[in-house]
Amino acid sequence: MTEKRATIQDVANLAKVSITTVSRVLNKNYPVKDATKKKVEEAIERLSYKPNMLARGLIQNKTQTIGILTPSIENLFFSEVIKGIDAYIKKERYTSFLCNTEGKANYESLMADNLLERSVDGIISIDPQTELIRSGFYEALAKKIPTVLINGYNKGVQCNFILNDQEVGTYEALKYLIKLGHRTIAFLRGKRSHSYDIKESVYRKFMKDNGLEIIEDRILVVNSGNDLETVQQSRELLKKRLKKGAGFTALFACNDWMAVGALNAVNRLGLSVKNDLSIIGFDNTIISQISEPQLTTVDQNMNRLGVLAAKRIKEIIKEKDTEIKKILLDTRLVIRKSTRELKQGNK
Amino acid sequence: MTEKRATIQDVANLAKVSITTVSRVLNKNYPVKDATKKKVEEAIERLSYKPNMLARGLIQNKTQTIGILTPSIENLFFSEVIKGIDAYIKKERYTSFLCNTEGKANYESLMADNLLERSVDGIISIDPQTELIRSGFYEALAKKIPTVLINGYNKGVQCNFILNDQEVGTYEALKYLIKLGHRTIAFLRGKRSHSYDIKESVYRKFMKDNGLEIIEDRILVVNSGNDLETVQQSRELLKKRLKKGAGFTALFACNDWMAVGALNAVNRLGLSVKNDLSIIGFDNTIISQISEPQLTTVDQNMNRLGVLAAKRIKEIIKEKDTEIKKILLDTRLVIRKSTRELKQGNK
DNA sequence: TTGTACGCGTTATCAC
DNA sequence: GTGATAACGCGTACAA
Repeated sequence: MTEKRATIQDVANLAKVSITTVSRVLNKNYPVKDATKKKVEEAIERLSYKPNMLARGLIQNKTQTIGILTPSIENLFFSEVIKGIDAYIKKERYTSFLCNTEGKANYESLMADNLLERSVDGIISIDPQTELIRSGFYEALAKKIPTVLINGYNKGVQCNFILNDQEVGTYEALKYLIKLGHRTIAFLRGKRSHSYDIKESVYRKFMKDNGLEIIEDRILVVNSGNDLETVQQSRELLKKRLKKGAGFTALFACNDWMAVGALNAVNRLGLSVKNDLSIIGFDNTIISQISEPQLTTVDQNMNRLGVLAAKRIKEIIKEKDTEIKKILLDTRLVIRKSTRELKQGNK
Repeated sequence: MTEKRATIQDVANLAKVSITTVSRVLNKNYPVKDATKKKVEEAIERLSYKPNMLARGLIQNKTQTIGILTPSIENLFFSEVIKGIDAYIKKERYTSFLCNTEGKANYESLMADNLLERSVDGIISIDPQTELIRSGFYEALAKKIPTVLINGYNKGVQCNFILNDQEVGTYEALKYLIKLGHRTIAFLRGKRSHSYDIKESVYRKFMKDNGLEIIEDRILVVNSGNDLETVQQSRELLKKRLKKGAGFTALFACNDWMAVGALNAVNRLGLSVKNDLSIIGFDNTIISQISEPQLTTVDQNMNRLGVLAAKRIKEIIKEKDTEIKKILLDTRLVIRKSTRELKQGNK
């Protein structure tokens, strides 16, 4: 049922000119007499002609398309990054292939191949899987196509990165807890992610540097990372701990989901942030602002992360051979209501 | 720096066969002798050859690509729909162009054109703008390319739709509030969306049918629709109302964001769901499960909405000329903790 | 079973 | 200013 699409030839015929002329009118790259130009434009209008980007891409070897690999689409952290990418490339008249890797390495590499087949001009990978980086997959990919990685394992890796300074972010958050008088600080993380590992190592170092005892029992681990299950698991875990007397007065959670889960545990047990447990999250996603009380958290400026990645890939595409850069972004502690000064008498 | 990509010709040369043979090995659509097949596969491997989908798409006039138009990417409602679409088309070896229209009609039509230029095989539009449907834009689009619309204005519109039965969903929710003994029910909506209009008309009819007075002052309106601002506005609006004595014991909110905002107002004023205000949301997004107390809400099965849309567009692509269908999906009332039986004595 | 040659819809190159 | 024609990389009718 779908009508056949007009081609440049149809336009040329109708306007009684050559396809070359039509092409020139379209691309405005060579002078065309005003009269003929008008004829062509009328023909384009009448046929509602749209250029075929496949044909154009084939000969120009560029498609005005960026591929994005993301571990999740429902995670508010990632969608904010994607929005940042989107905003920038839209301005530059690019369109994006968004691929949800579900955080699985095999999907991630498969989809990168798929993007290559589709001749995207560049690939941005958000939180790429550590094993793919370690195995050299991304270094190889970057040889074939402009590639920018956002966060993820990057020690000694020869790739373009846009990174959050999670070390500093974690450090500042912990320092704030100390400043509030807390000495017994628990740490809540998910099982598997480079970012959790970073944060845990900062936590350990921080405790040691401040002469605080590291008690393994206060390093809490939940299964998943960024979804409802995380919230539930965190809630149940904290409920169990709080019931039997937590043994700590503050909690650093590796992301807002975990922090919200902990907060829910406090609420459900009839306890309070004020008297019982200060909680600090990470990411400053929207859920940190809709929880009650609102979460103190570490802002990662995800939107800017996306914008910079897009900007960087544009540079690489344009200048072809540029050196490898790692761009580090500051984080910012956002103080809200889930952290309170430790009262004397609390242990 | 990026190395040149191998073509089918390179493979043919290396394997000392014609490109036709290579093509046959790739597509497995004609018999090839095992020996030559092996030679070809080795060559493919050695050159790490990847077919160029642009060239393939050009000649076959299909790209294994679906375009998705969505009003937002950070909205958990839409991302769940997209996940559903994604899951289905992934199985069918399609890839998707995801376009964020930001809920603006001009972006929406521009991006639809963009997708056409890129020769996608079909377009799925989530919550399309009413004005574009009314103006005939989508009916025209559907003539050019397989198109499926998810939700949105559809009265007498000749397009393929996958729809939630929001009328029934709203009706069931209101009925439940009545069953709990509530007689004074307020209605909270956003300014502009077809779905709010539907719900409001059901609300009015329901009140009338049940002999309850419709008091215009109990129809509350916030500006935006699906973000943090919505939560904040809803919270402030409800705080104002609750302070001066609401005049209603239950609230139907058009989506979970608004409901959470209302819930926060109740919490901040030191009131409770139990004694002061029952709240019912809509959508059953993840935030309805992380709020405290958890929200009673109407589940729309967004994932299934996406899957069905993808399934339908696959059908249309395959069978070319099929009749127009509107598929209506049931909703389901999810009873949680934000709705309570009205106590005697409350007005 | 395999190969030759044409066509898909563009842009680039060269000639006029 | 304008037009003919090659080229992009692939699939396929036709020939062998």
